[in-house]
Amino acid sequence: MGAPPPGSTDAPPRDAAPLVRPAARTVPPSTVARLPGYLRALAEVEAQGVRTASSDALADVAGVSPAQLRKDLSFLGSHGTRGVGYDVAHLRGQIGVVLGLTRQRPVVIVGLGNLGHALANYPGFTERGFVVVGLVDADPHVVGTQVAGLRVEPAERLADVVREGGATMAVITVPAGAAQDVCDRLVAAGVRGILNFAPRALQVPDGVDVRSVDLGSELQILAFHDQARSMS
Amino acid sequence: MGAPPPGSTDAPPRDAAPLVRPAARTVPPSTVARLPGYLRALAEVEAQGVRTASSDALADVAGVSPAQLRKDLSFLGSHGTRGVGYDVAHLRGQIGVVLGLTRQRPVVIVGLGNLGHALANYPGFTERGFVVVGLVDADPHVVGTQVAGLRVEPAERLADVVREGGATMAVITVPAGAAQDVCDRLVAAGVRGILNFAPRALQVPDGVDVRSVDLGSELQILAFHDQARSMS
DNA sequence: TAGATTGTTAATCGATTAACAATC
DNA sequence: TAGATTGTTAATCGATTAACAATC
Repeated sequence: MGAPPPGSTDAPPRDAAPLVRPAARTVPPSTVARLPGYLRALAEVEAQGVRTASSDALADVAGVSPAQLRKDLSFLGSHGTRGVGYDVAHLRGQIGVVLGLTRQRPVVIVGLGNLGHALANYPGFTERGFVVVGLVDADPHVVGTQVAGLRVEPAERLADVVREGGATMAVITVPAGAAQDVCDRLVAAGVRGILNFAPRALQVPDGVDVRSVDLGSELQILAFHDQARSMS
Repeated sequence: MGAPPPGSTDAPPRDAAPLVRPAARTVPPSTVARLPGYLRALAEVEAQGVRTASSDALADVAGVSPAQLRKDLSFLGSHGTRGVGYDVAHLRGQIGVVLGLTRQRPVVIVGLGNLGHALANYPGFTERGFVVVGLVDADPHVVGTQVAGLRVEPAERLADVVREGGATMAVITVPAGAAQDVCDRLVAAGVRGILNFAPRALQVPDGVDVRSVDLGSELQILAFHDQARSMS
C-alpha cells in the first residue's frame, strides 16, 4: 500500500529482497504427494545416463500426464527450458530442496512386530534420506534385542529415544489398540510427522501431520473394483 | 421414452424390476477409498456394544466430518433412520456388500524379502476378508522354504500359483527393477487388482487396478510439512 | 529460422462443506 | 408433539485437463 520506492520502473517490486527467494510459497497437497514420484523418475532416467528430459518423457516414467507434471513443477518455480526440457540433475536438486531432503532426517519406529521389523531393515528409508535412530517396543521379550543394528528400548523410554535421536518423525507399527496412546506420547515428545500403520484413525493436535497406511483397507479398495467388474 | 405402463400412477417407474436393486450404481472413488475406514469404525463401536450410532458418533471414530460420512453413505442408498441414526450391524453388512466382502478373496504375494514375509503373516489381511493362497520368489535360497504355512514357489510357477489359488488379486513386494515384469506376468495370469510396494510406477492395461504404497514416499511427504513448518 | 517444448491460462470436472427440509 | 438426525441440495473449493502463447 506504500508509495513505490525511488528508482522503481513500471514493474513494482513487491518485496525488499527480490533475489534468490525460496522457490515454494504454497504447493497444493496433491502436488506435494506426487513430488516423491517425480524424484524417483528423475533418479531412474539419470541412472540411464539421461541429462535432459522433456515433460513427456518424465511423465511417462512417473506414470502421470505431461500436463500434470508441468503444472506440478510450475508450483516450484520455473526450472525447465522451453524447447529443450528439464535438466535432470538440477530438477532433482530443486525437488529435494522443496521436500526438505537437504539433510538426513532421523526417524523413530515404535512397535517391532513383523512389520516394524521389516521397516527397520527397509533400505528404501535410507535411500530416500532417512535414518532410523531409535526403536521402541512394549513387549519385554523384544526389548533389549538387536534390530537393524539398534537396541530395542522399552516403552517408558519412548520420550528419551525421540529426544536423544532428535527425531521429529516417527513410524507407528503397534496393534490398533495401542496406537492412539503411542501417538499421544510421540507428540508430547516433540514428533511432528507420523506414519501410521495401525488400522485406526489417530487424533492429533494442529501442527502434527499423520499419514495412515492401512494394508487391509488397500486390499478392500481393490476388492471393490474387482467385484464391480465381475458384476457388469 | 415409452408410454407409461398401464396402471402406473404419477410416479413413473424407470425400470421393469424396481425391487431389490443392487445398492451401488456409481460410487465416487474418493468415497470408495473411505469405506474401509467406516467399516473399521463400525467394528470398533460394535465391539463396545453399541447397536445404533449417529453420523456424528461414527464420523468421530472414523476421523471424518459428519457431513462427509452422510454424503458418502448416501451413495450406497438409504441405510439410516432419521432422528435415530444408523443400525451398526446392518450398515456394516451393507458396506461389506458394496466392497464385495461377502466372500473370502484369494491373494498371491510375490517377493518374500522382509516386507513380503511380514505381509504373508499380517493378521490384518485375514481379518479383513482375504486369504493368502500362494507365495512366489525368484531367489533359489527362498524357494522351497515355508512362510506362513505355505511353501514358497519359484518364479516360473507364478501363473500356476495364481490359477491354482484362483487369485484375482496380488501383492508385489519385489525390488523395483523386477516389479514391471512381475506385474506383466500377474496380469497375463489373470490378476485384476495389484497392491504394489515396489517404488516404481507400473503400467497396466485397462481393466487392471493398481494401488501403490511407497513407504519412502510417505516419509518424504511428511518431511515436506515438517520442513515447511520450521521455515515459517 | 523452424521445430520443440515449457509455463500459464481458462475450462472442466470432481470433491467437500454447509445448510435445511424431510421424517423418524 | 418436540427433539433429533438423516438424506439431499446448493455453494464452495480444489484438482485436472486441454490448449496455446511464449520462448528456447
